[in-house]
Amino acid sequence: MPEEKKISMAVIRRLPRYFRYLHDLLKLDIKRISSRELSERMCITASQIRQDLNCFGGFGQQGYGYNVESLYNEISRILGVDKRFTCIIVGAGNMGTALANYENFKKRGFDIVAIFDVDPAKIGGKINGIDIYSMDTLEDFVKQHKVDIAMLTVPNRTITEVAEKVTSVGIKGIWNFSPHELRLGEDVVVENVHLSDSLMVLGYRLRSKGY
Amino acid sequence: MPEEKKISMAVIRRLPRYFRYLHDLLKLDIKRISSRELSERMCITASQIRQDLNCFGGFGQQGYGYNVESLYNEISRILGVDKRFTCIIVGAGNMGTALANYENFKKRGFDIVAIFDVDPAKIGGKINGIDIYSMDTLEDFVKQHKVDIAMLTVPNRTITEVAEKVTSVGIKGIWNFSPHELRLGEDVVVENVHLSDSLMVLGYRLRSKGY
DNA sequence: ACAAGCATGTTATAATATTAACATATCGCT
DNA sequence: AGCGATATGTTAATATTATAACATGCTTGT
Repeated sequence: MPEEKKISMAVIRRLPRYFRYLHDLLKLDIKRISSRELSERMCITASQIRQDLNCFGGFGQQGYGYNVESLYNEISRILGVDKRFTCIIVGAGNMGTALANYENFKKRGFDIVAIFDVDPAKIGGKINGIDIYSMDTLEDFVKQHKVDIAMLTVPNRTITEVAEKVTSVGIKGIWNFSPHELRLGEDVVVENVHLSDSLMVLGYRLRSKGY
Repeated sequence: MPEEKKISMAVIRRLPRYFRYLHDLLKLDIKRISSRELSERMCITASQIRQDLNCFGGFGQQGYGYNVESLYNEISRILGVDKRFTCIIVGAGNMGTALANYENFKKRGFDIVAIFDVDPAKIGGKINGIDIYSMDTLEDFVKQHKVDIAMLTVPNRTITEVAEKVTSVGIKGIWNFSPHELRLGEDVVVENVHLSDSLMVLGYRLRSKGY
């Protein structure tokens, strides 16, 4: 279900941030909030908040502001936090283990149902209660369980092969932890987490400040 | 040493990508490359490549293109890959452990010299040969070793406190793995890795494609 | 019930970022 | 050596993103 208009990526990437702040406001039992108040908390302009929210519809009320709870619900709906995604982890190394141990993903609708690896020493084991299977069984597994997202935490040299494998069996969402960009079909959605890039940018910014 | 002009963040965030592709080209023993060839490999426009590189100086030669090795060296210098940063990890949980086990950071100039935690069960132990110390000793440690970067992988509820702690002892670079934005002094450089945001965006994009 | 103030939704403007265009210099070949 | 092809660096144009301005309508207190 494509949202109303064409929403720019810049706006989409801010949505989780709105979600988080509204979540916090709810917890603080704050009932209403104006774009200006929110802008001070979030360190972005009130204009931008109003623009962003208006991409999806008029959630506010003039002279009043936004009702925190209903705005939270709207953002949740837009982000699809109510919907559930079935996920697998490919690569039971350090990062795969860390992801498998994160409890928060489930809260946000992401269920990790299996882990795959090639290491015989790991296959048959569990991480945080989730079974580790052989890569050879991936195709069969995906045929039996509808899998929405593959979280790829495999060694860099195998990422291309693994990405092609998981997409060939019909998985449409990839969370890519390798530094490489993936060239896959138009129908596949890839979200990258380039840790080393991020760290290098941090290094650059530090150096450019003279530290 | 601030680089020549004011370089936009958009450009800076692409630098590690150039670095990676050039590294690969070097390995493939490719001697020269034109912006058009590189643009095809990287899936960005040739114009953008020329614009980006020109922020830092004319590294190419008309009618020839760029010499891969010297361009690689230039990007390395700009990114400061030759410089070394001393890093600590705060939070010896899953993510902290994963980071401590990553060998690639050292190759890029980031030396992880200590891990800090509050859990007595972890203090005194090691991860990948790196000692885990009590948080209480952090201040003394930083006084004795110049620490450039703190990698914060602590539980969400303690992130603000920990961030204030590490900046109060003079650390200027923060690699923040918590979902919260940090409000710190102007002199502190914060680079965020918002994993859950990234995953939520992936979910949104999947849903908006109808999956 | 009414008026003053407030805050939205929206339109207009400004600032960034990306792409295209092009003039100039180098390469490579004959 | 000279000429066509090539590919840069740079300037111009376009597209995108962010900020500011403002008119409308709701709220709230008397």
